[in-house]
Amino acid sequence: MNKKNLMTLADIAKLANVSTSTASRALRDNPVIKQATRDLVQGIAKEHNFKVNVTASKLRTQKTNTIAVVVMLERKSGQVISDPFLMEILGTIADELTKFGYDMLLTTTKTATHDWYSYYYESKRADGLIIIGQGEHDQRVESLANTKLPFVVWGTEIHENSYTTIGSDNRKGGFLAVQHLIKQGCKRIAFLGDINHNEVEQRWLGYQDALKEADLPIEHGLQIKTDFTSNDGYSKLRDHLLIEDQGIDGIFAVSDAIALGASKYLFEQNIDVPQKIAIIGFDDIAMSEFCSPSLSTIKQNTAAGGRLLVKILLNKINQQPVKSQLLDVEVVQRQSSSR
Amino acid sequence: MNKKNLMTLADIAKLANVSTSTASRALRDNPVIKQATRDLVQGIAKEHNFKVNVTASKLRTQKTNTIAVVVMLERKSGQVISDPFLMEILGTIADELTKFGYDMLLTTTKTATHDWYSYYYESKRADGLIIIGQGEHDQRVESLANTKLPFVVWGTEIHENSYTTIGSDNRKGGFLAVQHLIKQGCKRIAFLGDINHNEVEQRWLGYQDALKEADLPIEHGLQIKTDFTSNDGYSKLRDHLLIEDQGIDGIFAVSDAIALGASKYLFEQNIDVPQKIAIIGFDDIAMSEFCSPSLSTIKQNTAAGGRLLVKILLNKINQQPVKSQLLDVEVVQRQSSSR
DNA sequence: GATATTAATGCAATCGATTGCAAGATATTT
DNA sequence: AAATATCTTGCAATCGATTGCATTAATATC
Repeated sequence: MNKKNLMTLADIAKLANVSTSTASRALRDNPVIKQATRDLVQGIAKEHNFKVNVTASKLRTQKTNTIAVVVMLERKSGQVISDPFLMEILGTIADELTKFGYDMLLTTTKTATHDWYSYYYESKRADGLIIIGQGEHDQRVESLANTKLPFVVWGTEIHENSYTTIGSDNRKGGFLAVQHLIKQGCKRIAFLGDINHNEVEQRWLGYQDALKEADLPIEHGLQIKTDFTSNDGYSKLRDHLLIEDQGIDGIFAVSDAIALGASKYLFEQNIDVPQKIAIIGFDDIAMSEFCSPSLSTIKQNTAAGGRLLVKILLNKINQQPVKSQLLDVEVVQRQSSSR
Repeated sequence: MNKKNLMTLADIAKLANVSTSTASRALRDNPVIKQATRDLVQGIAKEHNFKVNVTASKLRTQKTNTIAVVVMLERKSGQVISDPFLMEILGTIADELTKFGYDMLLTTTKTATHDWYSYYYESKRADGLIIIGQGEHDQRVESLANTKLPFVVWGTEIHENSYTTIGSDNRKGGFLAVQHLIKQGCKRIAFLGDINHNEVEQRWLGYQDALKEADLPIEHGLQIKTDFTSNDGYSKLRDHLLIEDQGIDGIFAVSDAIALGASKYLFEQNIDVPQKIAIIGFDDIAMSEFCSPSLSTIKQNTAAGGRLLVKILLNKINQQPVKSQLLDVEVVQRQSSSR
């Protein structure tokens, strides 16, 4: 027993009258050790509630069995942070890592160091990295590509071969959303979102795909740069609907939060949703079902995303070949777009 | 250099022509080492981008500089997880820990082990534990009180001296909410929430405080057991408003999610909010401002909570005396309760 | 200039578990 | 029964940094 009263492997070995090597092997069920001995050692360990000191183990084995997850949210404070999708994907990742015997280290980019390679890998804090929300093009992520750090990114594939990305099929999502609005009879559909954001850019491409398919003109004036907040959804719609154009009959907002902000404005203006203007969002947050009118949206498969991120990363760590993947999305139709 | 090409302290020492002990001390700016030597060693370290192997360091110093955060969310799947408050408090905790040089280990209770003392403390994974959302009385938390593991809990103080708790002043929150409704002229106020949940119980007490203060009768029939979901807010209101009573003129829902569900039902029934029934929620989630009518609520100071959790825990780890604390809350008045 | 202080540095043990290799114990073969 | 093959176990080195104590170098004191 050491100072702190915690059992050590040597204590267990002594109690079992074996060497520490035997004890170590016995505890991990190494078949080279006689079954009886294994039982004995394991029994004593359990009896004394012995737990291996993972720090010592990490040092010796040179594996941390830990994955760091970086959540990128330094953007104009408090926006992304309230995104319920984030919590859900984090939860899934945490559970999935646990399942594989890994611990999860969490950081946001707000205060943390920016040299992830040094901090996590060189310092031996983690075996790999998951980056959530690559947002706009980011130098820190780019530069990781040249290091030995195994990592995967949630987001959109940018440069073909530079790193591995897992994300929703945003282009298809945009396509489905707009196709749906068109089916409901919409002809002039506004796009609310900031296409500097990689994922939004894909949704914007999907928007165009759908218009083209329906032989509708693409008017760039209908693409309104909007932050990921209800607030901005509200005010951008106010400014643009009044000044530029009264002929809009549909809105595709790149997040439910934006859509709800927009809805509020329409409600205040007594503009009928969905009859005069139909709306569809993106994400399917919990609230969408419970506002009035309830909000149609594009649903991402967050749980599958979390699981895939972990799987791909662990494969990578084990030197197996991996490639970027897109997750399917689907339309959830509710009142806001049902004419 | 070891196999993996990573510099080790010994390499740096050799390059600087000093012993590893001197190198070690020099790197940490130990004043016992001559300034010139310190500069030399630090320079060489920087030049070669050397990073101390934290695993080795942890083993030798017996400090992990890591805090584990357990998010309790095994409740009927997917409810608490979407609570935006969770993500916000996690973000704050992460940043705050970073600021103090600690890493943060995150787990949910879904798949993880339940013997936190063994897993985190005995195994030397973390120096302390933060538990978020104690929810209903929980045996796992109780039993930690008898261990040497330093920990703090976000929630409600239950047993005076058994462990340290940080949380919003839920009783005051309930009081303020109901007092506010009364000021708006409400006389029969329904309570939507499950008082088996510790924090909700406090809100329920606050509810009673306010009624008493106004000399209004406390009708236990108006306390409707409701889960933390919009869904349940919707259906419980439906079932109870119809069958039991038509005289309700106010609703205090213990979360905004519940309140939004309730609102939806009232909207569908063409019941005027706030004129016929005024509503107030709890949490101030982002959506509350953007539904129609916008939702009045009680706002928690999540950021302060996160900071306090970290501060108290670190104090505890450093053997300083600490005590449980309540955070102030405030009413945010919006349309749903403005007559 | 010899001795007493003080400042800098290095030696070697230590943290606790893991593992290659050797040795001892047991079983099998001839 | 001797020789060989097969099981089990233990020895001792190792992972990389930290630290108590001893030692050497530099400075001060008489």
